[in-house]
Amino acid sequence: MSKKGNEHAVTPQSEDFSAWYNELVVRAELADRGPAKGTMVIRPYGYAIWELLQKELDTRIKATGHQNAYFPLFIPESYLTREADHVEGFAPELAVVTHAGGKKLEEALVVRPTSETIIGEMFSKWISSYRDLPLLINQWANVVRWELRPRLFLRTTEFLWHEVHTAHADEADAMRETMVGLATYVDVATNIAAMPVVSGEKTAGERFAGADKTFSIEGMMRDGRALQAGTSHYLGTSFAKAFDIQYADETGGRTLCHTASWGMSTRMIGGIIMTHGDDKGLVLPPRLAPYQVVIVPLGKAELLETTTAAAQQVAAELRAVGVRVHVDLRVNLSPGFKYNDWEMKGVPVRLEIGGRDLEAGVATMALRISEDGKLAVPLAELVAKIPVVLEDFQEFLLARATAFREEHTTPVDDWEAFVEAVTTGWALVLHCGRPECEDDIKEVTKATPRNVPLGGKAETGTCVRCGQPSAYGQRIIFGRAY
RNA sequence: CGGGAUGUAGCUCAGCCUGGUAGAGCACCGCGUUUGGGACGCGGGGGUCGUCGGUUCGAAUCCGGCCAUCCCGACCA
Repeated sequence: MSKKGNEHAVTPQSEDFSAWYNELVVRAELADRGPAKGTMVIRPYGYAIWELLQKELDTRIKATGHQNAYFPLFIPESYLTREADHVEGFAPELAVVTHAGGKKLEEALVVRPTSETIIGEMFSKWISSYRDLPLLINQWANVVRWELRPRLFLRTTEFLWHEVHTAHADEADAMRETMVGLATYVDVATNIAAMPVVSGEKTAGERFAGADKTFSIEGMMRDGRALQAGTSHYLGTSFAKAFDIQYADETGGRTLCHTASWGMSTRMIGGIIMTHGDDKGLVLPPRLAPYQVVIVPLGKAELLETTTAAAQQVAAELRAVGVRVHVDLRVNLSPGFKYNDWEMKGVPVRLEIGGRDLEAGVATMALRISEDGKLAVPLAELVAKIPVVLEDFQEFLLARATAFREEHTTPVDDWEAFVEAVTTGWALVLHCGRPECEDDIKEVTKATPRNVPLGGKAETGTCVRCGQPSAYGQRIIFGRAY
């Protein structure tokens, strides 16, 4: 019996999406705010999600030939300034160490906001011949960007990520690598996070600082806003020039490398929250759920001992087939409290085992989201059934999120419809590609170009805003973004 | 950096207007009763009231400075 307006519930999404998000992150015990502005403590439950995501990414990164390494947190300030666009883009958000060991440093050290520069410096030492290429490196690290407006997971001062940095003999190979990164993100977002994404190229105004081309995956959150969930960059030869990354080709000539980089961060967790969560709390895709199944034994005294033993038995059987299971043994809490608690934490499947269940030889199964209510499942069938239920739930979440995105994506050709479309989702439009027109649109509607979707249907015409000829030969996505 | 708000117990907040030396709910600890959708009783522990200064016999309360955090924008993964 839930008390209305009770302090247990989270603010409804429809009332205040931002409040819903902030409360959920804390209530589901994913993270806490750190004492310094913009810092985040990732709690065990949230970190477990990150570890699962990490494992999926790391496996794919290694499978495509990359090796893990680790580079320093501190970068000499002068490195950042070697690539003009790069320093211009990152200067405003750098944390700089000027004093250490009790005295002023000869040269200030920047806490890495990303590692192109220091890795570029090392690449120049490691690469001398075409035989050294391609060089494919990944690092798991923390980075610091002094953001003006932090939000847990979405934009914290310090965040965790992986960053792949590669050097290649020519543009074609570096571009191929850039696309490997993008494809990896599409795969992980879609098949692991159940987050449908649109992959495409960023417009010039939205490019990574120092990149020739930037590609992104964009997911739609349940408030209709876009989340850039991963980026992959073709960096051309600009970092190779800045850090002297050259190789001797087959004829002995000295040639600049073409480099690429791609990264995905703990922001993904924010994306998962906002893609699947509802007013009861978090909803986790099974592949990223620390606990895919939680079993709540019911009853008291001897009965509780019996149901607990049965729960442990079921748990052991499920673990044997690779299911992540947790048995809720807390004795001081009522069943109702536990149900709400696990729903807040987004556990996909809950099994209740009480006296009535055992008499009937079943467990009562409740999915985190279901129209069918609770189902009685014979104990003997659980081992066969649960993995299927989890797979179905994973697919259900992806299908549901995909349908949501499609319902909130509108091709529009006139300005009025555009303004309307970006208040609830994305607009697919023809655009002139001029940065000043992008700025104008942003000022009026807060919407920005998300990306130029790969594989978009060829289409010509005039810009939805200014009427000049469209620049991309196809429609591009505009939306409000995180 | 603009706009708004807030700092009092672990959390959410009341008390401040009208100065008299700190409260509630939840959480926590103990005991007992409970346990199929957010249990209850009794007892208990816990706060230099963000900070510095001023006014006053006396400041959580009045006045001023400072600091910090949160929310909305600009910047951004």
